[in-house]
Amino acid sequence: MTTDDNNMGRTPTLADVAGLAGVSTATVSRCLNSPDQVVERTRKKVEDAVLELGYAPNFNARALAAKRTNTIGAIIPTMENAIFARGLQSFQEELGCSGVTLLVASSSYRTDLEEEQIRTLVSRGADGILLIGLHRDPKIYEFLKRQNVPVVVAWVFDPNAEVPTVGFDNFSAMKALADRVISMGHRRLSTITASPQGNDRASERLRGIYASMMEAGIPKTELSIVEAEYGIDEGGAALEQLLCQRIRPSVVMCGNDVLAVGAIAKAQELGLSVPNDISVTGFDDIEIAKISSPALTTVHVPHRRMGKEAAKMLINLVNAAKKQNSILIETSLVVRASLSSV
Amino acid sequence: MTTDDNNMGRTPTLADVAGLAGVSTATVSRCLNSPDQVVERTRKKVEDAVLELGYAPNFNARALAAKRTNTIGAIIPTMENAIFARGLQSFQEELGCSGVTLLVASSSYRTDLEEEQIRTLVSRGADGILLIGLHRDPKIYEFLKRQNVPVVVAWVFDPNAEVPTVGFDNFSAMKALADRVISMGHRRLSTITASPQGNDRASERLRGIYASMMEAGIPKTELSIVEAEYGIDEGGAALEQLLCQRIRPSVVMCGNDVLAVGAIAKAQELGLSVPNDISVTGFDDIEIAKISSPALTTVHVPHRRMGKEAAKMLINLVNAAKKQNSILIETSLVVRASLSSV
DNA sequence: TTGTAGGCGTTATCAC
DNA sequence: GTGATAACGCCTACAA
Repeated sequence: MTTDDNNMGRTPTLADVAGLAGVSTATVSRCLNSPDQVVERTRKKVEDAVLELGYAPNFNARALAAKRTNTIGAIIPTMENAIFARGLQSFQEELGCSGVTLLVASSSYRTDLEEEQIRTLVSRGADGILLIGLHRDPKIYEFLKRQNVPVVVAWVFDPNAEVPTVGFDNFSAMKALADRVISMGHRRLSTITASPQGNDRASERLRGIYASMMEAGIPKTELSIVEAEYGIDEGGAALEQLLCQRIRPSVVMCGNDVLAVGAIAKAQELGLSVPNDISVTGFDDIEIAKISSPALTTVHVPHRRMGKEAAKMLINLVNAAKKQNSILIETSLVVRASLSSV
Repeated sequence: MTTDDNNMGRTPTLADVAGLAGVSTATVSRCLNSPDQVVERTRKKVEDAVLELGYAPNFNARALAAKRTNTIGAIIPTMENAIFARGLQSFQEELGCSGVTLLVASSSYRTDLEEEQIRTLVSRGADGILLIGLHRDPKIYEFLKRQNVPVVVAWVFDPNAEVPTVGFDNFSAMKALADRVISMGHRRLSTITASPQGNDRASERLRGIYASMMEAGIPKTELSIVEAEYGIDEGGAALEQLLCQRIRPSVVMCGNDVLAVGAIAKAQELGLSVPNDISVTGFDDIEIAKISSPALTTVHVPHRRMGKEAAKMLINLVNAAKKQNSILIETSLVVRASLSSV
C-alpha cells in the first residue's frame, strides 16, 4: 500500500520517474522544462510519478548539462546592515520576477574574502554577479571576463568604468551635505568614516567633504577624521575619540546612519546636547534616522530603486550579453533636527 | 608571450589543466583534493598549469561526482532584521571554521515560499539545512528525511520535537517579562505581535503573557492585541491602533525591539511620554534597544551563541549523522527606562 | 510527440 | 604515484 517499497533510501532520479511513468528520461526532462512540448496524457503520467516518488531534480546535474543555472550571485560587505539588506531585497524581488534565484555572500568588508567568494560564485555557475563598489584588483575583473560572467557594480556611479554601474554619486551627495553644513556656519568639522582604503564609497564621500571645505576656504586641517567599523557602538567609540582632540568639532558627519545614531547616543550619554553642543549627520536615510532623537539629518538614498535597476541590468546582460549603460540614482538631502546652525 | 592563445573563450577544465601539465585528469583532481597523495614534482607542474590557465573547478560537476557539496543552507524569515542577521553571522563563522559554506534564503515569513526554498536548497545539494521555528507542514519534514538531509531548527527550544532544536523558551521568556510588568502594577496590558498563525515564536510569547496574567488573576480580556508586520513604521501604526481602543493600556509589550522602538517613536510623536503615560517593552535586545530613548526594557537573547551552537550541531549531523540533543539557550530580562511602575 | 545516445566536468575505483 | 575508465543525474540534438 505504501510507496516505500520501490525507492529504498536512494533519492529518486529522473530515470526512476521515467521507469515508473513508463516513458523515457527525455520525456520526463521535457515535462519539467518545456511542458507544452509533451502531450497531456503523457504529462499526467509523469506528474503522478514525480509526486509519488517525491522527486526533486538535481540542480547540480542540471546545471552541468544545461550550462546555465538561472542563478545570480551577489556579494555585499555585510549582512548586518539594513542598507545592503534593503537594496538586496528589491534586487531579489526583481530577479524573482524573471525566475532567477539569488545567491548572497558577505565579505565582511575584506577584499581577500570577496575575491574568494567571487571564485566560489563563479565555480557554482552563477550566470551573473552583483558587486558593491568599484574598487578592487583589476585581476578580478579580468578573471570574470575570462569566465564570461557578466558583472554589475552597485552603490557607486561611474559611467567610465570597465563594468556597468548603477548607483549614486557618493562625492556629490556628501559634498551637498557638507555645503549645507558649512552654510549653517560650521567651521570645525569632523567625520566618522569607514576606512577609505579600498572602499570607494567612503573615499569619495571624504573627498566630497574636502571639496566643500575648499570652496568655502576652510583649510583641510579643520577636518578631524576618525575611522570606525560599522556599528552603533563603534560610532559611539569614535565620537569619544573625536572629543579627546584639542578642539571640539561643532559637527560630526558620519559615513552612515548607524554610526551617526551611535554618535548621538554617546554624546548624550556624555552629557552633551545634540544639536546644541554638537551637530550630527548621517548617510542613507534608513528607518532609524527618523526615529532617532533628535531625528537625523542625512542623505536619502533610494535603495530599493537601485536594487531593482541593478537586477534588470544584470538580467539583460545575462540574456542578451550586450553592453549596458551605467545608471545614476539620484540622492537627496534630508535635513532634520540633529543639525543646527552654529 | 601572452597565454591567450591556447584557451579561446571556453573556460578551462580539468582536462585542459591535465593536458598542459602532461598528466592525467585523475592526477590533477588529486592535486586539488588530496595534495599529499601526489609527489612534489608532479604537483608543481599541475599548480603551474592551474595558474596559467586561470582554472577554477566546476562546483556542479564536483558535487555531482562527489555527492557532497560542503554547503549548508539556511532559511530565515527576513534579511531586514538585525536579529536573524546577527545569529546567522555567527552561524556562518562557525561553519567557515569547518570549511563549509552557507547558502541563505529568506522566506518573507511565507510558508509557501519557505517550502519552495527548502526544495531549492535540497536540489542544490545542501548537506544540511537550518530552519527557524518548528511550525510547518509535517510533509516538509518527511521530505527532508526522505532526501536524507539533516535539519536543525533554531530560535525555539523543544526537546520533544522530531528534529533537534537549539533556541530559547519563548513562552517562559515572555512570561518572565510579563511577570515583571504585572508586578510593577500594570493591569491593562497590550501587545503588538507578529501574526501567531504558523509562527511558534509569536504564539508561544503570547501564551507567556496569558499565563502570567492568569497567575495574577487578571482576566484574559484585559490584554489588547494588535498584529503587525516587522518594521519600525509598522510598530508605530500598531500603537496608534491600540490607542483607539476604549481603554488605553498602561503598557504595550512588543514582539521584538524593532516594533517597540517604532511604538515609542509614535507615542512620543502623539505627545505621550514613555514611560510616564505608557510603558513599552521589546524582545531580543539588539543594539537599538540600548540607544533608544528611553532605553528599552527587553528580553536579552544570546543570538551569537545560538548561531554557533546550531552550526556545530548541523556539522555533527552531516558528518556523523547520529542523533543530536536539543540545546536550550538561556535568555535574561533587561530592565531599562521604558518600563515604569504604574 | 517520443526515444536514443552522447556529453557536461569531476570524482573514485581500479589496475599498473 | 599515476593513469584509464566508469559513474554522477540531467539535457539536448537527432532520429524515429
